[in-house]
Amino acid sequence: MTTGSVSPRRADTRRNHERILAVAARTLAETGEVSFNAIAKRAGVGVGTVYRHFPAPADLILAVYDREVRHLVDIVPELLARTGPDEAFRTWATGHLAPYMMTKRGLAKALAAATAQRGTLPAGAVQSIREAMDALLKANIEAGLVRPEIDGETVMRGLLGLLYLDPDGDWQRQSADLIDLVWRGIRAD
Amino acid sequence: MTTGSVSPRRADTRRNHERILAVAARTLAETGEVSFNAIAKRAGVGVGTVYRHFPAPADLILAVYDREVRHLVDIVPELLARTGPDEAFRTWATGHLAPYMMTKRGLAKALAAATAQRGTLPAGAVQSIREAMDALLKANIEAGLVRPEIDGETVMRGLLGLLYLDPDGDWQRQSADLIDLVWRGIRAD
Amino acid sequence: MTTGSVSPRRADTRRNHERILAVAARTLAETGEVSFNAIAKRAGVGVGTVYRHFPAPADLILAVYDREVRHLVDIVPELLARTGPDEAFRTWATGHLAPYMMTKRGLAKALAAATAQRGTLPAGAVQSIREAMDALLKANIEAGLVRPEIDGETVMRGLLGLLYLDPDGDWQRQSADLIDLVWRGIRAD
Amino acid sequence: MTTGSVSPRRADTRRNHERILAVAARTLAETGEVSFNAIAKRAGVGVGTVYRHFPAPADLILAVYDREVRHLVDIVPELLARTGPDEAFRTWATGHLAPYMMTKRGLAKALAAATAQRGTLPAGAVQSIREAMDALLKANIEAGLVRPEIDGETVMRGLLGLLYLDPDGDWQRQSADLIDLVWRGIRAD
DNA sequence: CATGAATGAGTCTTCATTCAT
DNA sequence: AATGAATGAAGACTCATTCAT
Repeated sequence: MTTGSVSPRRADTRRNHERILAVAARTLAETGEVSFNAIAKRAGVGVGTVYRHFPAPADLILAVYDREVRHLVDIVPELLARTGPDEAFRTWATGHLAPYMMTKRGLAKALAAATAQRGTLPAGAVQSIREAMDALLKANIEAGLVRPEIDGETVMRGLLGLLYLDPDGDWQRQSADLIDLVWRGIRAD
Repeated sequence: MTTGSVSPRRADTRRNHERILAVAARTLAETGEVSFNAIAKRAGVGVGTVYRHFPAPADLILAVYDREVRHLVDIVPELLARTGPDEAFRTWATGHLAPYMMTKRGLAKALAAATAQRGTLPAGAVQSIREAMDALLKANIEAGLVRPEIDGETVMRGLLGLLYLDPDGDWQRQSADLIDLVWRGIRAD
Repeated sequence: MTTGSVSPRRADTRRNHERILAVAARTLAETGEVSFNAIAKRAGVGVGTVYRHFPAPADLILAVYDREVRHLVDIVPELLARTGPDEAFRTWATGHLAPYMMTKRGLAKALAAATAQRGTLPAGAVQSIREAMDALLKANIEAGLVRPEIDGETVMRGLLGLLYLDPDGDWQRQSADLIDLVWRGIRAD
Repeated sequence: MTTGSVSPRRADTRRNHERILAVAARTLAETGEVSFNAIAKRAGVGVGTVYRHFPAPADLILAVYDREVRHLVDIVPELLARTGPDEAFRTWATGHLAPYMMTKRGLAKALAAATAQRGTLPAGAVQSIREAMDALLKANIEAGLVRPEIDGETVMRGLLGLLYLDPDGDWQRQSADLIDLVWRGIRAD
C-alpha cells in the first residue's frame, strides 16, 4: 500500500520458482524423495503453486538437476585453458565431480526413477555432463595422454562409484583412489 | 505346545520364510519397491507373517541381498582353482558380477534406502561381496599382476557402474569396456 | 475384556460392511456423491476399510443399488398373487416405484456415472428392475389389458420422470398423474 | 474511463461472454462438468473473467441452458402454423426435443446439481420449455385431440425418459416408442 | 505361529475462489 | 475489465503397522 512495500503477488512469482527449486534441490539431494506437498510446505507456498510451476514430478527433478549440474559443465573450458588436459581432468573429477556426486545420490535416484517412466531423459539432461566429460577426454586424447578408443560413457560409468562415497568418512581419499584408478585405466601406455 | 509336536509347524515356518524371500527378491529386482502387503499377498501369506519373519523392511532387504549375493561369493574359489588369477578376475566380473548387477538395480536402490536410514549396513551385508573381491585381488597381487596397494573397496566402486548397464542395449560391450578399464587401472605396470 | 463384551475386531467386520452400505445409501440418495473419505468418517471407520470392502466406487454404488432395489423386485409376485394384473401394476408403480424413485435421484445419478465408465452395468443391476416390470407387463398382456407390442424398456423410460418428483410438493398427485398417463399409453384399446 | 471510449471494451466484453458460453455449452453437454478453470483456458480468457461474467456456477449453467433451449421454444409457433396440432406435437417431440435431450444429459445433470443447491430453479429456466409444451398442448386440447385435464408438467415428466436414450443404439426407435406411448396417454378417447 | 481386517497418516491431484497487477 | 498466480480445501488412493482371532 505504501510506496515502499514491494508489491506482493507478481513479484513473488519469480521468487517462488526459485524458492521451490531450492527446497526441492535440498530434499532431493538428501532423500531422493519429492513429496509435492512437503516441498510446498517447506517452501511456504501452496501445493497448487508447486504444480503450476512444475506440472509433473519429472519437470521438477530435471529443473533441479539442471540447476545443480550447470556448474559442472561451465567450469570445463576454464580448466582446460588454465592447465594441461591431464591436470584438468583430475581437477575436474576430484574437485568438482566428486564432491558433487557424493551429495547428489538422492538426485541420481530420482533422476533414474524419472528416466524409468519417460523412457529416455529429455536430451540435454544427463547429456550435459557427458559433454563436459567428452571435452576433457578429447583434449587428453589429442595430447596423446589418453587412449583414443576410450569412450566417454565408459569413463562416466567408471566414475559412477563416486555416488557411493561415504560423506562421513574418508571420502577425499576414496574419491582420489577411484579417480586414480580410472585415470590409469584410460591413459595411453 | 508340548515338546512332542515339533516338526510340522517348523516345516511350514521355514517354507514361509523361503517363500517370502523368493517373492521379495523378484519384486525388489524389478522395481526396488517392497510393499509388505503386496509381498504377503503374492507369497500367499498374511502380512503379519511377513512382519514376524522380517520385523523391519531392512531385515527383508538384507536377507534378499544376502541370498542373491551368496552365489557371487561361492563361485570365487572355484574360479581361482580353475584358471589363473587374472582370468578368474575377468571371468568373475564379466560372467557373474555384470549380469548380476544389471538386473539388480532395484535391489541396490532399496539397499541404499535402507542404508540411509540405518547409517551403515550391518556388517557382513555388502561385506560378503567385498570378500569375494578381496580374494580375487589377493590372488592377483600375489601373482604380481595387480598393484599391491590396490584396495578392494576402490575396485568395487569402480565396478559400480555396472549397475547402470542398459539391459535393452549393448550391455555386453558396455560391461566389457568398463571391466577392461578397471583392469587396466589396477594391473601392475 | 469381560466375558460379556462382544469381541471387537472380527465381529465388527460384518457390521462394518453393513454400516458402510447404510451410510453410503443415505449419502447417495441425497447427493449422488460418494466421497470415500466422507463415507468412512460418517461410518466411523478408516478409509482403508471402505476400500477393502469396496475396491472401486462402482462396487459400492452397485451394492447400494442392489440393496435398495431388491424390495422392488421381491414384492411383484406377491402383488400379482393378491390382485388383478392391472391393479398390481398400479399398486407397484404408485406405492413402491414412485416413493423409491423420488428419493433415489442421487443414486440414479451415481449409477449413470458408474455406467458411463464401465460401459454397461454388470448384468443384473438395472436389469432386476426391468424384470419386475416385465413380469407385471406380461401378466397384463396375457390378461389382454395391455397391448402386446409394449416393451418394458419403453415403459420404464416413461416412468423415469418419477425421478423428478418434488419431495416437498404434491408428489403424490404428480406421480399418480404420470402413472395414469403411462397406463393409458400402454393399455389395450 | 471517460464516457467517450465506449465501444472497444464493450465489444470485447460481449465477445467474451459469448465465447465462454459456447465453450461451457460444449463441455456441459459432454461431461456435465464445469471447471471454471478449464472453461477459462479453453475460452482463452482468464478465470477472473469467467467469474466476472458468471459469479456463481449456477449462473453459468442456467445461461447455457437458456441458450440451448431457446430454439426448442422458438420453433413451436412455426410448427403450429404449418401443420395440425397433433402433427406439431409429434414433430416437436420427435424431431427437436428427443435429439436435444439425448445429447444434453450432461446439462441436465448439472442443472439438477445446481437445483439441489439453490432449492428451486430461478423461475423461467426450466419454465421456458414448459411454455413450449403448454402451447402445443393447448392447441391440441382446443382441437379436441388431447384430454383437457392434461397437465404440461406431467407430459414433460413422461418425456423425461428421452434423457436416457442410448446415443450409440437404436435411439430413433426408442424415442419414437416413448413418444407414442405418451401421445396415447394424453389423447382424447 | 499365522491370518488378514482395521486404522490412519501421508501422497497425489484437481478445483473453486480470491486478489494483486 | 481482464488476467492469471496463489492458495488451500477436499477427495482419491496406498501402505506401514497393529492386533483380535
